[in-house]
Amino acid sequence: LRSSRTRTIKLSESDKIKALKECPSFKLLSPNAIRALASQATPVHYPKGSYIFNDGDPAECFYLAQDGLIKLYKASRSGKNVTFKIASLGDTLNASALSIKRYFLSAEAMTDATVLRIPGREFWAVVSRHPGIAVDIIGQLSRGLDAEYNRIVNIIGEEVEFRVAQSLYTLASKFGPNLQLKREDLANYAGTTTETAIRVLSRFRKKGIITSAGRGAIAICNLEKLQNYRK
Amino acid sequence: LRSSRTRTIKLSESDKIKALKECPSFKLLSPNAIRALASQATPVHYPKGSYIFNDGDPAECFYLAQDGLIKLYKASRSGKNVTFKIASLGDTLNASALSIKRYFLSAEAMTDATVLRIPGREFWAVVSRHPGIAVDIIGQLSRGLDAEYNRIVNIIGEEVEFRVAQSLYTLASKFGPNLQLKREDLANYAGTTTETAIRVLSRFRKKGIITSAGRGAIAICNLEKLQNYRK
DNA sequence: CGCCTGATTGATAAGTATCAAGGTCGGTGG
DNA sequence: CCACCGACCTTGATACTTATCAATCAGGCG
Repeated sequence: LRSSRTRTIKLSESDKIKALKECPSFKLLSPNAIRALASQATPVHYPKGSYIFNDGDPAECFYLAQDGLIKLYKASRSGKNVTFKIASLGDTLNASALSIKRYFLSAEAMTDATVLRIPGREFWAVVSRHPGIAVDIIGQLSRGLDAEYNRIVNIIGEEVEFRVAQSLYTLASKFGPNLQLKREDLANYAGTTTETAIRVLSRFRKKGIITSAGRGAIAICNLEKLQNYRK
Repeated sequence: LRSSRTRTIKLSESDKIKALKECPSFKLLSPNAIRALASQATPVHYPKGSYIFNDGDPAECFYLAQDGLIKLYKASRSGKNVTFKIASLGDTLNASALSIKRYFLSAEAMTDATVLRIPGREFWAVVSRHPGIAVDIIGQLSRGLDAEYNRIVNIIGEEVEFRVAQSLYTLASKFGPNLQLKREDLANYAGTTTETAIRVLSRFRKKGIITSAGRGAIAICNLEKLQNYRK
C-alpha cells in the first residue's frame, strides 16, 4: 500500500500556492512573495493514523495542512487526550510553537493527509520581510486565546451536554453538517468520554437535532438548536 | 475616602518608565522610544473592587499594571467566574484584545491599583515602528496559549487536588510563598468552588505543604511538593 | 465465517457541587 | 471599651453529574 508510509511527494507549484492562499496570514502577501514561499515548501504525505510531530518535540518547521484532516491534541499526565483543533486545507499546525521552540501539541493524521513543510528559518525570513504578517498572526493568536478562555469557562461552568452542543456547532460551522468523525473524536474534542458523548448524542437524536449517519459519521439536522443550546 | 473612586492621578515620568520597563514586550525599546511611550501613558487609580473593563467592552486602550493586583477573569453563562491571570507591576491587561476590538476578559482591582492607560492608536504606532515588539508579542501569546492548553488538559484529565496544587505553584512562583488571596480567589483560579478549595487546603495543611496564614492569606511551606504533586 | 472496530446501553462508583450550619476574626459604632 | 455585624473560613450531609466497568450489538473486511 503506497499510502502506508510517510514520505515527501510531488505537488505542482499551483497546488502549493493554492494551499498557502487559504491561510489567512498569507492573504496579504504579493504574488511574488507567495511564489517564493511556495518554493520553500516541501509537500509531505502522512498516512491515516501517523503523527506529524509530538507535544514536546523541538519545533523546527512550519506546517500547513494541504489535504486531509489533522488532529491537534494533547494528553494529560493521566493519559487522557484533548483535541484542540481539527486542521484542514490552509490551517497551520501549531505554528505558534515556532516562537517558543517546542511544539506544545501533537499532530496526527485523522485521514491520509498532505502538509506543506517550511523550515522555520524560511518562515521567519518571510515574516520579517512582511511585518503585516506578524500583526495578522497576533490577531489569530488572540482569537485562539479567546476561544480557549471560552472553552475553559464552559468546561468549568457548563455541563457536558452544552459542551457537546458547542463542539458540534463549531465543527459543523467549519466542516458542514455531515461530520466525518468517530464518537471518540467528538468526545475528545468536547472533553468527555466516548460513552458520555454517545449518551448525549442519543438525547440529541431524540430531540431531532442530529441523525446518526452510521459509523464514523454524524449528520446535523438543526444547527440553530446547537448554537443556542439549553437543556 | 480618597481612594474610593476611579480617577487619573499624577505619576512621575520615571515611575511610568519603570513600569513600562517591567513589561517584557518593551524590554527591547530604546530609551527614547520608552520615553515617548511613557509620555502617552495616563496613570489611573482604581479602588479595590472596581472594574477596569468588562468582557465584551470595545477594546480601545492598552493597559499596563503599575501598582496593586488586578484579576483578569471571565464568567460562564451560568454565572461562574474563572480567573485567568492576576496581574501586577509590568503585566499587560488583556492586551491582545486590542487586535480583535473587544476585551474578552474582565479586569477588576483586587487591591487598590494603578494602571497605565495608553490609547490603542498610540500603542500600535509604537509597534509598527518597532517590529521586534510584534515578534515578542507573538511569543508571549504563544506561551499564553500553551498555558491555557495545559490548563484545559488538567481540568479535563486531572482531579481538583492536582489543579489546586498547580494553581498554588503558579501563584507562588510569581508572588512568592506568602499569597495574599482569599479562598474564593484561589477557587476561581483553580476552577472549583470555595468549599472544595478549602477542603483541599485542609488536606495540604495536614501534609505540611501549607499553613493557613489567617484570613485572606495562604503560606506555602513546601513548593516542591506542589510542583510534582501526586495524591 | 469469524474477527476487529466502533457504537450502544446498563449498572455502579467516584468526585464535586450544593446546601446548610456554625465558627472566627476584625472593624465599627454606640 | 465592648458588643455587634459582616465577611470570610470551615466542616458536614447530601445530591447530582459524569466516569468507569461490563456486556452486547452491528457492520465491514480478510
